[in-house]
This record gives sequence, structure tokens and C-alpha cells, in this order.
Amino acid sequence: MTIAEIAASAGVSVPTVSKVLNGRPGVSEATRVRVEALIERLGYAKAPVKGSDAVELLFHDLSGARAVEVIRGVEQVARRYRCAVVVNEISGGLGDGVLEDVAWRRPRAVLAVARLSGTQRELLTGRGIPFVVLDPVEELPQQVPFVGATDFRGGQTATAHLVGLGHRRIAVLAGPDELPVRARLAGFHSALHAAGIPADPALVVPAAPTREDGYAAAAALLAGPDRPTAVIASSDLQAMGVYRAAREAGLSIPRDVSVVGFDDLPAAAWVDPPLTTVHRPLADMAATAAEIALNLSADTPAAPAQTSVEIATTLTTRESTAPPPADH
Amino acid sequence: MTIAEIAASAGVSVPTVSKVLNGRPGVSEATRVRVEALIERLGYAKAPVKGSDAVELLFHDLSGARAVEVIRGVEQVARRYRCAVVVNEISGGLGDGVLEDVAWRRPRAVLAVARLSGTQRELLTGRGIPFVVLDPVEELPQQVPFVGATDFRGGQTATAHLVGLGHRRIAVLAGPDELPVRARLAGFHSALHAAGIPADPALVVPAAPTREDGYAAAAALLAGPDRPTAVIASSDLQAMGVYRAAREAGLSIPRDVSVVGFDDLPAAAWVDPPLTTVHRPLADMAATAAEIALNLSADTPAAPAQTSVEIATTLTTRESTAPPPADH
DNA sequence: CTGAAAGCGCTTACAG
DNA sequence: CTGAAAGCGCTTACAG
Repeated sequence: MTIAEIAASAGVSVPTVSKVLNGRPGVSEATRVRVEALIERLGYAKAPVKGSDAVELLFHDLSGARAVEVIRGVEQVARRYRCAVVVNEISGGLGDGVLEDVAWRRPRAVLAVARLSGTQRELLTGRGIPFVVLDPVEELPQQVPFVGATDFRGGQTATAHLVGLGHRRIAVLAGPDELPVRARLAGFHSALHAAGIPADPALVVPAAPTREDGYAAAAALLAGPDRPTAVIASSDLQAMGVYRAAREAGLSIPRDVSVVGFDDLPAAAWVDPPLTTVHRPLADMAATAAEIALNLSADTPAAPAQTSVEIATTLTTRESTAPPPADH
Repeated sequence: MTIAEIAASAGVSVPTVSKVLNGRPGVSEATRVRVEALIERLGYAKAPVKGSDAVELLFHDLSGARAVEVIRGVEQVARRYRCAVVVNEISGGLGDGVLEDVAWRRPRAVLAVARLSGTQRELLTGRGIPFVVLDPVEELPQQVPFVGATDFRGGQTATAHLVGLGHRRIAVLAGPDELPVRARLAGFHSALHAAGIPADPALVVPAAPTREDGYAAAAALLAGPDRPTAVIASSDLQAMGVYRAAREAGLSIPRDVSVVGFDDLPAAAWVDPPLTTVHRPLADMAATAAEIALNLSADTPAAPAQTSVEIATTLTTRESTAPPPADH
């Protein structure tokens, strides 16, 4: 794509397009608008042929410990490819033109953490920028590459661990109706079923993966007449809410209630008691996603690589789980 | 700086330099080495005149909650300037050529989190890339712009808070011999002095700002014959180590020992008990640093701006501090 | 406001 | 391996 082509499409001369691109005066408003539209539509970018040597990350929410894990994972891979790592936040309001800016910069690859609309995906594919969705929260079209975690197995393992300890009344705080949460829930039910324990719908409680919602949900659950002896939270943060609810209800963890988290953020190791949690290897997932994305961008992919995978979760057993109290 | 000039300096033709720059074959090893040296020395960059529109961040350690805070703060400012935010880790080993790569990309500005050697600073200034040191840990030459926190006041406020509650035996876990730590320690002594409390050297204990060191130092301190009634940690993470040591010594926080942290990371609010801590506004500091750096990069600085500041710390009072036990 | 012409920095194809 | 020559994409200075 050269400015000569744009000039031809717009029916103007090459110097005129050059002026528009550089914001120089001496172009009528009408011409400027017309040329700018063409530039945007044809996806012209200043960068040299191969585009900038960067991987761009798209976050909805940059706050929180998960973001660092992702950045670290990507950084490691990007260094090997001598790529810069660019961080973007595309959450509502201010994040409006961000994706257009990203497309304009022509990165070698894009990593989207969580959601990316069809329009947004097309904006990238239309310009030939490969992208991978990291930890997708929704069903994606077949051809969209992604890297997730084995959340079904995670739910299964967490449940089996509790069942193995003797628990039969196990509650689950199920986050929003998103892919990983549904998968974990399915794993939970599968493990209960395998153990011959009937599922009690009252023990599956919707709750956002925040500390506040974890607290509210657990408080209600633990106040009930036939309270659960174990709670599986949908994030470590949510598990902290459960800790607080248990404390306020005068229940000791793990003596009276066992708690399992999800994520295994660094903080999980140093809370009191240290949290048993399903490790989701976010940094590894991010590194894998970066590797895939950069491979897709290579002229000749190094290998006919797999472009969509789920990385294995593992259970990190600490001190928040124990056999249920004797009277249960 | 053009490849013609490099060719002239190297005594070769323009096409030869072009080949070296693009890693093409057909150049003898000797010539390649000579030309590469010139390219590096003269600071030639592919980017168009104005360089890429990016702010580059230099971290020594990308792990930990502090990094996200910084990135978020910078992101907000960078968006206004339509700048990409590039994240780099320059810790030993793998991080070797990183700064050279950064210089090569010609960002609009660089933000260094913590340490940056004189050589590294020259690499940037030599290429006309403005930079600001964020939260410096060492004395910097006069002209180097930086953004810090009012750590002296932070140490003072934390100490005054404890003194106000009635504490007289206050221990301080002093991190490595770095600027912010020295400032806090001075604030501590200043507040003790103002209250007419003699300083006890045994209560100033060196300890790295990690959970492990906090634990070890506090364990020793709390086992002593005349134990302190309050401990000021040099980070929230270190305070978590103190929590653990107190727990193991059978001491309750804040009834038996008060604990104050430093940083006020999100986790400080949800540990048990919620931590009283000196808030260091890292995101604001980062935003200010980005603003300064980008202003320095502007052809005409918007204002004859201040290029070095300390942002105010504040004490966030939660539940880990209380009057000392009656028998003290 | 517009574009033909000259020029600049770089790359490519090729002769030595 | 080396560089003179041609060429490409863009910008600049200027005539209309």
C-alpha cells in the first residue's frame, strides 16, 4: 500500500496525499476528508513494510494481579523475538479509539485478554494483524485462535479434593455466566456425580469474582440452617470474601469450613490460612499466546502449529482445606 | 543522521551500510562489525524523524502489585498524548540488550522505575530521549528529573500515629539502605524526638521488604524480653511477614502488637486485620512522571514545568493499630 | 487549492 | 565482497 495508490483511488496527486498524511496546510477541507477516508479504509500505515516490531496487549481491566502475570509472560517471549510489548486498556469511555490506534501502528501481533467483538476482530484481520484471545470468556468462532486454561478439570480437581477429604455439602460460588465459570461448574457436577453425591441447587450461588460478592454470598450461605462444609470460590479474591464471612460467623477455616480458590495469585500463599486454590498458569498461558501470535505473524510459520490450546490447571494444596467437622 | 553519513564515516558505500542495517548477506565480517559500531555510536535509528510515538517503561522487576499501579498511571496519561505504552524488564541476565533496543526504537520518552546507571542514562540523553526516574532509590545528579513520594513525612506520620495511640516501644523494619527507606527512618526518628521518646537502636532492624524477611525480623523482635508494642514495616508485603510472626508468637494484632505497612496496595484492605499503612500513590506518581517526561519531549514545553517532585503520602488508618496493651 | 518537477534517503539488481 | 546505477516512495519548493 503506497500513497500513490491512495492518490489514484482518491483521484488526486501524490503530493496532496502526502500533505494530508502529515497534516500540512494547502489542502481543501473536502479533499482532506475524502483522502482521510481512503487512508483509513485502505489501512495505510506510515510504518515500513513489516510494521513495527511490537506485540500489543489489549486489556479490559489493567488493575489487579492478573494483568502483571500476563505482561510478564508476554515479555519473556517478546524478548526472544526482539519485540516491544505495548500495553493498552480498552475499557469503556476513554478506551474508545484505542483499537484504531493499535491497528494504525501495525503491530506484529495482538493479544486480547478476554473479550473482543466481531467488529474489533475484523478491524485487525482486515489489516492482516494476527491476534490471539487469552483466557476467552465466551464461545469464539472456530477459526479464532485462543489460549485458555483447563477449567473443567480445575473444577473437577477442586471438588474431588474436597470429596476425598470427606465433604459432601460443597457450595460453589459461580461467577458471571462466562465460559471458564461454566466449565468449572460442569467439572464440579461431574466430580460430584462420580462420587455419587447428589447435587443441591441451593449450593450453587451466583457471585461476581470480587471480594465483596464473595463475602455477601458466603455470609448468606454460612448463615443457613444446613450450611455447607466447604466452599469453592471462583477467584482467590472472592475466596478472601469467604474468609471474612467465615470469620464474622465465628467459623474457623479449615476446621469448620474448607475454602478453595481459583487463580493462585501470589497473595494466596500468604493469607491466613494459606489458601488451597486451583492454579491457573496465567503467565504461561500469556507466553503461549504470544508465541502463537508471533508465529502467525511470521511469513513462514515455524511449524504448522496448534493455534488454540488450553493449558493445564493444577491444584495447589495449602491450609484452607481439611476434613469436615465431625458432626456433619 | 542518514546512512550516507554513516557510509562516509565508515569509508564504505551507501548500499553496504544498507545491507548491514537489514542483515542482508554480501558483507564481509570485518566491514559488518565496523559499520555496526558506527551505527551504534552515531545512534542511527530507522524510525522517521520524530521517532515512534511511545513512552517506554523500564522495570527491574515486573512481578508484584507495584508494577500494575505504575502501568495504569502511565496508561492514562499516554492515552491523552496518543502514545503507546511499552513495557520492558531490564533485570539481569536476559535483560542485557534491552536498553539498547529501547534507544534504537526512539521512544518519545522513557520512565525508569528505580535504578538507572550513569551509562544507561547517557545512552538515552545521548540520543535526545528524555527520561524521568520514578521512585528513585538512590541520590541522583541534580539535573536528572524524578518523581518520588514524601517518604520522610510518611515515616513521621506513621510514627506520630502510633505515638498518639500511646506506644513508646516502636520497632522499625528498615529495608535496604536506599533513599526512600533512609527518608522514612529519618521521619521516624524525627517523630520520636518530637514526642520526647528516646530512640532504641535495638528497635531498628534491617530487613528486605519481602514477606520472608519481615517474618524473620519480627519473629526475633517479638521473642525478645522487652518486645515492642508496635512495628512499622517497610512494605505491605513485609507487614504480612510480621502478621505471621505475631500469629505464631500467639500475639493478637492489634491488641498485643500494632502493625503499620508502607505502600497501601489493594491487598492491604482485605487482609485480616485490614492493615493500617502509609499510602504511596504509585499510580499518581507514575502519571506525573509520564506527564513530565512527555512534556520534556515536546518541542516547546507546555510550561517551564517542574521536573522533579515528591508526591504526598497519606496514612490510611485501618484495624491493625490500637493502643498498646495496658501492662506496657 | 492543486500538482508537475526536483530532490532525498533508502533499497535492489547487477557488474566488477 | 563491493559499489555505481537505477528505481521506489515520499516530501519539498514552486508554478499555475
